[in-house]
Amino acid sequence: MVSKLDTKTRILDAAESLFAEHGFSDTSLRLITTRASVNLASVNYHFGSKKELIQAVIARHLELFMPLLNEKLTALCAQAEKPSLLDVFNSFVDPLLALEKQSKNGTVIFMQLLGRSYTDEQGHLRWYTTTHYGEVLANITKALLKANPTLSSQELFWRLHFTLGTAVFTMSSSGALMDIAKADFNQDIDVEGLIRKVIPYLASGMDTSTETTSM
Amino acid sequence: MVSKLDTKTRILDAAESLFAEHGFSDTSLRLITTRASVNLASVNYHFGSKKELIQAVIARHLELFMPLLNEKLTALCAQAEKPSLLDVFNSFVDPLLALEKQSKNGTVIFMQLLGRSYTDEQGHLRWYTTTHYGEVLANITKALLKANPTLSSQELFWRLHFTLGTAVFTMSSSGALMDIAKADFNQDIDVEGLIRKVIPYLASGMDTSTETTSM
DNA sequence: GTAATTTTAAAACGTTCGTTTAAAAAGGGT
DNA sequence: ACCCTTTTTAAACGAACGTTTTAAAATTAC
Repeated sequence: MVSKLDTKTRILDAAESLFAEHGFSDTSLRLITTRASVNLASVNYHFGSKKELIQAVIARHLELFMPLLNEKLTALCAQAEKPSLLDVFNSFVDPLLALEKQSKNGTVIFMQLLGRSYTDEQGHLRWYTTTHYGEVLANITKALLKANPTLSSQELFWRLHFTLGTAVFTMSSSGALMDIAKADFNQDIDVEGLIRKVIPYLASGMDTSTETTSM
Repeated sequence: MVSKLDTKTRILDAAESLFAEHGFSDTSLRLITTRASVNLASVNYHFGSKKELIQAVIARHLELFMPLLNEKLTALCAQAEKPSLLDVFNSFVDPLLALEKQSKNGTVIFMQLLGRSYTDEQGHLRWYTTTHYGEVLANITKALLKANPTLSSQELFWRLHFTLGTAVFTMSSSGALMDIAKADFNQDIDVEGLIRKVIPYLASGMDTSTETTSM
């Protein structure tokens, strides 16, 4: 059933890094199978099509990330005392870093895939995520509302997507950002450092005073 | 010198909307020239190559946007009283809406192109922007520093990119976001409304208290 | 009006893409 | 050893891509 080192896994490993680096369309199956040292046809054999391969790559990350995040969030929601917004966003750190363990640059790749999925096609990934991990998404809003009960569901909706945008863009271009930071003011920072740097920004944005936001 | 309705302009108009909708790689020259009702070969004749067409599309938006923004920023920097961060970010509204006048969904297209350019290739667009509009970029930081003199140049750097991420992602997926808002809680919002909604978030993020941000 | 230049047009170029086919190889069960 | 299933392999498929070529049409200059 399982060979020495799964062809399927080798394809997934090669595909995810190439997808993150060049995007879905600009990554050919020939490039993937060459890096994975497998036959070209094996992608269609094991996954059916390129589109299904893309889904599988994303799903593998979600399957690791979402349960870990859910664990943190439910713990936060269960505790008696009211968490801060920083507490809520800090819940994302460990699950994100777990992706780093699964594969080199896993965190960045995950966020890049998330961003590309959100932009490339119509609401395809959104549908997948909400149907498979609706409970986790609900716990995100639940934890945020516990931290800031004054938020209306509408404001929460918008700020959640603003948050997503910041996180996706920051992590997607993390390589470039870290290079520039190094060149411009000799600042060394790694992925975890970048995550911890963006979190206070996210918490502050989520806590925007509503008096100036009409509608 | 100039015909009834420039072939070049027709190509640019068709290309920019298709690029924003499907991305650079997923938009073929045949699709562009068909929509523009021009001959396939005219792209190579007028622009040389697809890559140069992409540059031309982006350049056309920057040429309209940047001078307008610069005007607002210099006015803000020239005035005696200290502006708020909201004032600074509000300076972007009119220049962005001017893009909307130039072409249908111009604002969204501009931001989508900005995001794609930032993600797709190596720092290619960043180099183009900094060399052609370095003065404007300098005025952005100048205005922000005037509004919040406590910001270190390093913190400003990071938060500026967080801001860019929020703006790019929000406007890039504005179509989807507006659809969801309509479906989930029957909220009608247009591009200008979305811009005005994100600005307080950006100002709040830029104003994050530094005490919790290490490094 | 004619010649020179610019622009448009149709067709074909060679390449690369995702996918399919058909046969060989490997693995497992009895 | 044998058969049956799973997996791998090499080769080819048709389609779509960016680009180039060549000639016709339109525009400009004199």
